[in-house]
Order: sequence, then C-alpha cells, then structure tokens
Amino acid sequence: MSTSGLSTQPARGMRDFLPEDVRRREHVVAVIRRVYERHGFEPLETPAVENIETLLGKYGEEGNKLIFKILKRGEQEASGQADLALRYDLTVPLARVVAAYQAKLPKFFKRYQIQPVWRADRPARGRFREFYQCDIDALGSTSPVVDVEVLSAVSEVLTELGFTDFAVRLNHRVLLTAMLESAGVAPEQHGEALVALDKLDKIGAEGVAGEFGARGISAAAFERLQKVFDAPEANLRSLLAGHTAGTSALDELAIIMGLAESTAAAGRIRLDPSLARGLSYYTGAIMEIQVPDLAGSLGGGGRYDNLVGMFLGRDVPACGFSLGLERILVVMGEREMFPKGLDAAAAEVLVTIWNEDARADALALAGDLRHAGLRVDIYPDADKIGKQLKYASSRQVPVVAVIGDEERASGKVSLKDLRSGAQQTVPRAEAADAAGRILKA
RNA sequence: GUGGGCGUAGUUCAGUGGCAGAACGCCUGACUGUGGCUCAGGAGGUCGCGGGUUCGAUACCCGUCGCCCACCCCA
Repeated sequence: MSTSGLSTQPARGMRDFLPEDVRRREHVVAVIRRVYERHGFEPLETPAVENIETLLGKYGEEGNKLIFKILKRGEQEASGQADLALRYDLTVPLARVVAAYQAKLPKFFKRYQIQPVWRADRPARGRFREFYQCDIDALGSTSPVVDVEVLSAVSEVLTELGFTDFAVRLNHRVLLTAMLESAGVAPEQHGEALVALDKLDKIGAEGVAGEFGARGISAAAFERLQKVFDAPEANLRSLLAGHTAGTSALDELAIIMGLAESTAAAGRIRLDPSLARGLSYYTGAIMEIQVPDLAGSLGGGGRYDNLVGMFLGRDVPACGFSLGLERILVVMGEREMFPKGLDAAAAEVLVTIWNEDARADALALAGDLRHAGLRVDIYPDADKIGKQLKYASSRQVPVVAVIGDEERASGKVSLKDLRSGAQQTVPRAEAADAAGRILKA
C-alpha cells in the first residue's frame, strides 16, 4: 500500500527480482549456460515480440488462447485488432530464425536460448505469466543421437545443480497414435482419449476408465490400454502387433534409451506411454522431467520435424528441450539447495567518510582498493563513524576503512575487521594488500 | 475455468459493533574516533476498494479487485 493509493504490486503473474533473487537466478542460469555450451550449443536471442501470425496455430487450441496479444497502435487501436504478440515459447521463434537464415547457419545447428516468454495463464505455484525458458535445440538431423544429446545436456544440468531424484518420462507421438488405433479408439476421439490418459498417475485406472466412459470411448479400448500402462515393456509390442509405424516408433525409443545409458541421462529415463504433452508441433519422441515434490514438470521437450517447414516450405528435422527456470528455482528454494556463497555481502570493504573535507580522500582510497580487485562500497555521507560502522555491519561488509584526522596526518589508513573486531593502521600504499589479507584470514 | 482460504504499520500477524495493537525492522539519543548487546524515546495506518445494515463498521452483509492453496493445464 502506498500513500498515493497507487498499487505497488507488479502486474498479475509478473514479479520483481530483488538482489537475493537475482543472485539465485543467475547462479542457476550460469550452470545451465555452462553445461549447454559444453555440449556444443551456441547462443541465440530473438525479440520479445513476434508478428502474431508467426505464433498462431503452432501451440494447439489451448496455447492459442494463452498468447499475449498486442493491440494495433495509434488510430488503429480502436479496431481492437492485434498484429503482434509476446513470444509464447522459444521454439517457434527458433523455427522462424532457422527458416530465415538457413544459408548462414550450419548444416547441423545447435542453439541454446535463455530468455523470458509470456503466457496469459492463471498464475499458480511455479507458474507465472512471465517466465524464463532455458532451451536447447538441435536442427538438421533425424538421428536419435540428437535426442540423446538433448537428454544428456538437461540431465547434466540438473545433476550439476544438485538434483538426485529427477526422472525423464519418455514417449512418442506416433506411438501414442498407434496405441489408440490398436486399442480401437476412433481417430476423432484421440484428442479426448489423450487428455484422459495423461491423468492416469493422478486419478488412477478407474478414473481414466470413467473419463473414457464420459467421453463415449469404449471400455474395451481402455482395457487393452490399461495392460500397457501397467507394464509397458511387456505389453506394448503385443498391442502394436502389425502396426508398422507404431512398432518403429517403439524401436526408436528403445534406441534412444539404449544410447542414453552412455550419457548423463543414464538410469533416468522411463518409458511412459501416458505422457502426452500439450504443444501440437511435436512429431516424434516427447519427454518431460519430473521431480517428486512438484506437480508440474521441470522441463519438457521433444522432436518436431515439420515446424520449420511451416515457415520454410521444406521440412528441417529438429529436437529440443526446455528447462523451466522458475520451476527449478522453486524446488531448489524449498530444498535449500543453493550454495552458501550466494548471499555474500555486496562489498568486501566499506570506506567511511570522516568529514566533508575527507570525501576526495575516501573516493581515492576506494578507487585504489577497487583497482586491486576488491569489491568496495563507500558510505555516502559524513555521518558519525558509529553509524557508518553500524551500516557496514548490517550489510555484512567484513572490512571497514577509516581515514580520520590522525590517519590523514600520517598518510595511513585504519582497517577494521568487523568479524573479529581487530583493527590495524597501515601506510596508505599498503591498504589494498592489508585489506586482502584480512579478507583471506 | 472449478472449489477453498486470506487482505489491518515497511514485514509477519493479533484484535474488537464504540480512541488502531504487538513483535521485528526503521529513525534519534545514552555512546561528539568505532558496529553487534542493552536501555530510553520517536516516526509510520483512509484496517484492499465500492456499496449496504447501523446512532456508529476495521469488524456484520453484498459486490469488486488482489494474493495464497488444491484441481485443470503447462515450463
């Protein structure tokens, strides 16, 4: 509440990040970027705003509704029409970029992109209207090596951040369709059936059977599918017997899982026929990372071999994965997984100001200490020295430098270690070295 | 979109149909060359917003906006 009556809250679903928040975010982003680069992915950035036609029709019906649209401006504003939109994910802009710069880009283009996206969703735990996605995508190859590389990179990120209990759920769009066909679900009911199947781990088999019934899908179909969910490895092949596309999709997943054993994703992947994923552009393998204490996922991805084709007119195979920064932060925060150094003080040394005449001296000393590589703050006013020390203490700055009348007369600086209370007076030229020694002690 | 909970000081929250409270934080002083501890004092509120009931509403009723939790969906 402000005195003016104006709300000080950020817009719904948006957040301010205070220094402590930013440090945490940057810590996680640094790990992600390092691992992505280690896997040979190159950085890319695209505009926050896209032409609206670029985004429409890429995310499915639900996705379309959640796009933040931007009204036409000026005289056109009254028309209520939108011609621009905030980007909804990083994958569709990537597809546009690949189509636009195909001549410049390498045959196999691997890029990472860490930028905010916007969705007009209802905010909830770990869900915001502005959030960062940390994407990797590899374009130009249909090889399962690509799918495995992507899984390896994100698994390595999570491992490096300290996650020990994440699991990768793996499925395949073609396999899903094949399963429904083999089970006897009519093609026009596939969408409904997938929504119900996706809830299996939440509402159980009876629940899904009920949903099937409510949507007019035969009970016999669900019975055939249920065996598969109970024991996918044992029963999938027999369900798919004679279904060529389904069988080869299953073979593809088996290859991915086999190859992944040689990477950081080893032991993490679980074939999960109930995984559906909402975005409509996926065509092949789909995957999602889960952790026990979060209802949603830490990230998701998959193969989308014809999204680029929507821009280019010629398909370019692609596979990618998106880690959700805020999901990772929510879980790391609750589990207290952040390293201790992150809440370090903003400065290592606070230079005090004795009186108005000493301001230039203080600034010069701060400059010297900074040139020596120290993080140095300077108190802005010639307040009582006790107040300046109190400020340093409250900000957890470990060392305070004082040039009082006595120090100035003798060309010296007093350095006080606030942790121990010890104080020493050294020649001005040795101040940086002495401060460094105190900090290391 | 569905169900539930909550909006009171900078923060976390008490509270009552009749003068607006605590803790922490903040400011000042005790302590005019030294922080933490202690003590004394002080500032800070249209009780989310709008309407209704009432002699009187921060409290009761209705609406609205915002936040939180669960579901749905997603990263």
